[in-house]
Amino acid sequence: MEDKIYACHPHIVNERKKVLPDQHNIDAVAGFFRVISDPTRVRILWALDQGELCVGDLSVLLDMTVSAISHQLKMLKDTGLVKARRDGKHMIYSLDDEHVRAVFETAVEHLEHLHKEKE
Amino acid sequence: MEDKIYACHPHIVNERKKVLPDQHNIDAVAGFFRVISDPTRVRILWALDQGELCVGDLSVLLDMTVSAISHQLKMLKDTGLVKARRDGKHMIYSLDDEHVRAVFETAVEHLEHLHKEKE
DNA sequence: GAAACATTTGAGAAACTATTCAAATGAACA
DNA sequence: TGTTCATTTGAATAGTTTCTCAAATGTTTC
Repeated sequence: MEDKIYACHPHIVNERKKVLPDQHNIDAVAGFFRVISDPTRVRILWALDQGELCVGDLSVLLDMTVSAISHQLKMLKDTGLVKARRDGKHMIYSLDDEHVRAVFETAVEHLEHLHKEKE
Repeated sequence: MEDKIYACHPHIVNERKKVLPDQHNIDAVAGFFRVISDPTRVRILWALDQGELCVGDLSVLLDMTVSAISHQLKMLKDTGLVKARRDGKHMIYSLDDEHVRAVFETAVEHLEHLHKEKE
C-alpha cells in the first residue's frame, strides 16, 4: 500500500462502499466466469450443447488426451455445469443447466456488438 | 497423446466436428470470460456500474494500490469493457458497454438458480 | 520552467492453472 | 476370478497471472 492514499471524490467513494457486494459474493461471480474462461472448457460445453457425449468421444472430438478431458470434466461437474451418468463402461456427460446456454448467448452477442463497433 | 484413441460413438463425433466453432472464435469467447473472472476486475466493474470514478477513488474504495488498480483498468480498457476520459489531472473511468451489465445479470441468475437447487 | 499531483509502465516475485505421465479405480465379460 | 476397457486421480512441470516496487509520463499550478 502506498504512502499517501487519496480519493478525488471522498463522498462518492463512501456512498459507493455501501452498495459493493461482500468478498464472498464477488468471488462467487468471478469463480463462475473463471470456469468458462478456458478454451478447452468452452469447447467441451459447446460440444455438449448439441447433446450428451462420453469421455472418449470428447477426447477424439477435441483431439486431446482422455486425462486432460477428464480433469476438465471434473471441474465442470464440481461447479454444476455438467452432469454424468454411467452407461456400462462409459460415463456419459451432458449440460446440467439451461443457464449456461443463456450466459453463452449473452457473451456471443457482446462479442458481435464489439465487432460491429469497429467497422 | 495416448497409444489408443477410440470414440464410443464415432458417427456422432464426426457429425459434431462440423458444428464446433474454430479455435479463433473459441478463444474469443473464453478470452471475454477471462476478463471478468478475476475478483478485482469484478469489483471494479461493479463499482463503475453505479457511475464513473477516477483511479484514486477506486484505489480507496477497493483498498488496493493505485498501481494494481491501474494495471487492471488497462486490461479492462484494452478489452473494451471500460473507457476513460481525462479531467484535469484525473483519469475518469466508466463502463463502456451495456452488454457487460447483461452478462452480469445472467450470471447472477445462474448462481441463484444453483443456490435454490441445493435446498 | 520547476515542483507537485495523478496515473501509467516494466520488471520481478509469488501464486495459480492446464496438461502430461504413470498409477489406481471401477465395471463388464470371458 | 482374472483380464480388458473406460475413466479417474495425483504429482510434477511449464506457462500464466496478479500484485509490488521503483521509475517514467503527462498535467496542472506556482
